[in-house]
Amino acid sequence: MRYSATHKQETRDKLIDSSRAIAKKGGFDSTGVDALMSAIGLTGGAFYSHFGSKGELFAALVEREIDNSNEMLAGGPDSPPDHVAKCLRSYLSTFHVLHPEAGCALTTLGPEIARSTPQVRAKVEKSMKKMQKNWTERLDGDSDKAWGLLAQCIGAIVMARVVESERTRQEILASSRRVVEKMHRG
Amino acid sequence: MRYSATHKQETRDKLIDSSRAIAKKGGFDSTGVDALMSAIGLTGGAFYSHFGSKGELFAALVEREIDNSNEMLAGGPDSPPDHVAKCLRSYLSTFHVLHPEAGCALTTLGPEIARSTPQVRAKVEKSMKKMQKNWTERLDGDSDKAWGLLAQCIGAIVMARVVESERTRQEILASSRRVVEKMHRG
DNA sequence: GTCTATAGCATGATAGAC
DNA sequence: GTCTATCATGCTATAGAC
Repeated sequence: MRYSATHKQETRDKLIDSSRAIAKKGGFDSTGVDALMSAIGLTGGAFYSHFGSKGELFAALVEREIDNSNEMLAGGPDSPPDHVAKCLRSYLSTFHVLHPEAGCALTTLGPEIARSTPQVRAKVEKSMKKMQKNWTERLDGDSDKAWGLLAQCIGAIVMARVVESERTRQEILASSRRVVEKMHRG
Repeated sequence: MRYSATHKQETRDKLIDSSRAIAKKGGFDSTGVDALMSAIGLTGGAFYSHFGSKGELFAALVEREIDNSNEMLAGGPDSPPDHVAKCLRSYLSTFHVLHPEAGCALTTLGPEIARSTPQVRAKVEKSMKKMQKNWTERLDGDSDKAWGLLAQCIGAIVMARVVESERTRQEILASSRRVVEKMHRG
């Protein structure tokens, strides 16, 4: 064959990673297969050598997205004691608000995931519960606080992105940072 | 003319209200003009007697959506002292999670609003600031708490909708209710 | 104001050449 | 595995009859 043994897997990986960013920035439904493929230098026809349908890509994309989030937010056993605090700060950053393509999928694809298949939602749920349990341990067993901090962060980013002025954006972020700090300590 | 003087305004109103629910349930971009019109018993061609483009409907729809939210959440001067507490409870309800078409637009159209025009975002911002100021007054001037409660609520609904099991949905809602109660009092 | 018909384009998906 | 070509359908928007 004209292609190396690992070529297919590499192309698939590139497609998923590229599509993750594109979907988070412009929406998944709103983006065509041609656009997703041309973003990695291929044409639309080649898509179906990798996925049976556009929906299958969405499932793969969300799965990688949550794996990535878990890695970033849950952290390993060697994480510093202020791991949660560091996560909260970087999550509630201006950079995160201005770069949805590099950020948390729940703030951009949340509604599309909610409309997706039970299989997709089941994987998201599993990942979120893992996240929440990990944080609960780091928060002296306070499971409400773990869910609460996650909700606080997600809501703040959604709000900060729907407003127009930079001033209000910063106001929302600053308030939310103070609120999570208070929640985190109290 | 064959139509009454108020007919156009009535049709426009019906279209906006019908489209609000449809967009919140299935997404605005994902829904065609034909579907929006046939939902009120008309054909697609008639759409352009009311709006110059699909985007103009989105702007009108979001504007009514935020007017509605302000009316529900801000309340008037004759609202009871536990107005905020009542709002939080009804917002963080199972009904809200299961009926996006009747709920808060930020939890469903947030990402689409974020990608929309500056004009749309400016109106959303104005409405949110009004909301937040109103709640700040009801919360003894604590503006952080007002922003924080809003973020907490929005994030909790988004999270509750992306999970599959009813158990986890209830767990998220219950935790969030306890968190906002603690925030509200503390 | 609403209808049907249609332009013009984009979409998701398939077929066959290489 | 990727290409081009294509099918069938969907879309936004317009034109003209009523």
